[in-house]
Amino acid sequence: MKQEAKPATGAPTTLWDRTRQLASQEILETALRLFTEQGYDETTIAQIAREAGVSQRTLFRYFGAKEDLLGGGQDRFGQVLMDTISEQHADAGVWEALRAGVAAVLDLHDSREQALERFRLLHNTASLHAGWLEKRLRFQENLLPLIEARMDPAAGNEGAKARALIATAFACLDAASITWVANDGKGEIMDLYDECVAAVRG
Amino acid sequence: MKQEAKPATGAPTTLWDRTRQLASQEILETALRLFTEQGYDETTIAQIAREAGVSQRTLFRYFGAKEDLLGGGQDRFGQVLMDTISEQHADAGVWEALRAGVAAVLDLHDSREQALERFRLLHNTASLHAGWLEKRLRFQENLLPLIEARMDPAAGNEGAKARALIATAFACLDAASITWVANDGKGEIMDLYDECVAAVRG
DNA sequence: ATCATGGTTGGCAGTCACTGCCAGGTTGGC
DNA sequence: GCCAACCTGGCAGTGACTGCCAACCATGAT
Repeated sequence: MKQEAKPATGAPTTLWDRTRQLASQEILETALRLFTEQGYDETTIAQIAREAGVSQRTLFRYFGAKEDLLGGGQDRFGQVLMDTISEQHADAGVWEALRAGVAAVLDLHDSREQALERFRLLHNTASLHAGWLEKRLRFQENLLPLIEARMDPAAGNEGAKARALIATAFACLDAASITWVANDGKGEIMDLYDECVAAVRG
Repeated sequence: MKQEAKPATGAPTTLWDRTRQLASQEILETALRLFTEQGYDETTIAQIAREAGVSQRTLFRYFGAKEDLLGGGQDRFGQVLMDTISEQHADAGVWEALRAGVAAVLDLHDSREQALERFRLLHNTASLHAGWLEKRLRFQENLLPLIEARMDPAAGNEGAKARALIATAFACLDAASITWVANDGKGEIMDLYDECVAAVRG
């Protein structure tokens, strides 16, 4: 997964940028390690900052909130989702477009193991899960016009229906990833996703 | 909505219970008032406690968390959902059962205005929304066996599919309530819900 | 090489939600 | 009236998060 090198590397990379990059990565890795070792709620910001060698203040400047420490590319996530869906053929159905978006997002993980670890953490920590869902709401809102444009404009309440469709896609992704984690990463998430979508639309 | 008096009132009502009831109601009303007046995030626990005439400590004993101050019957909500769904005829389909549950839950609000106010607050306050979603995750988990039992056991992955169906129902409720709030309470939420479900299953 | 500059960092104090603990006071059964 | 069960308020403490300020340092101009 993710064979692409970051294209921004070609841009005028100042030393500051590189330092930032380094620090950011260090923090992220430390956080993920501690989270998996001792759990999310049991890991304090102070501990992460200490072990990553930065101050709490700096940590909060890099990542605005504790939950941002999971899922490193929090904004990249939303961006990829948007881009992928808007790139779909105009005559592709709503479900195909959403499926493509989900697939692209899943592809963002560095490895199968990392994906499994993140999902495991996510689904086992209520507070984290809630925060994640909240972030997803923002994505859903952004996606709204994209999906609405692909819907049959005949009947009314496109807004509500588009929202429902988007949220349903995410719901299926959730169900799929939970099951995937429960099976310790056996099989493909996308297969589970497809099964879920089929069950809902059945 | 909610014509039923609480059946527990007949039980041996001690003075303590009555006092508790009173205090609880006072806190709840104060909280809802302040929330709507100045917003959820702008209202502190200290302020609610002060205006309700109790200590912070007591407030937290009544309601474990700030978000519990919205949606008075936080646990009643889940209970009603479970009860209603399990009361459905055994041969009722999954969608009918879920629909009955959603309808019952919506019926819990004291009035249309209260429902509108709560939904408005909920959808306009990110932090609140997150907490609400977290609570909902627990309901979904509780519902799982109930829904699983009503599904076709032929194919595999009932767990994933049941989860997807439940989450989809909630997603439709969300989409419906958001639209309802956006329309200032015009029309019926259940009609919107039905439209959303139809769009998803279409 | 030097210096001004602007982005960067760390520490400190403070806010807010929330919890454990302890000292009262009130209620209910006897 | 008395004791036990229960409730309340206050206090101190934790943990996430923010604003503020002084020190810092890569960078570009001189």
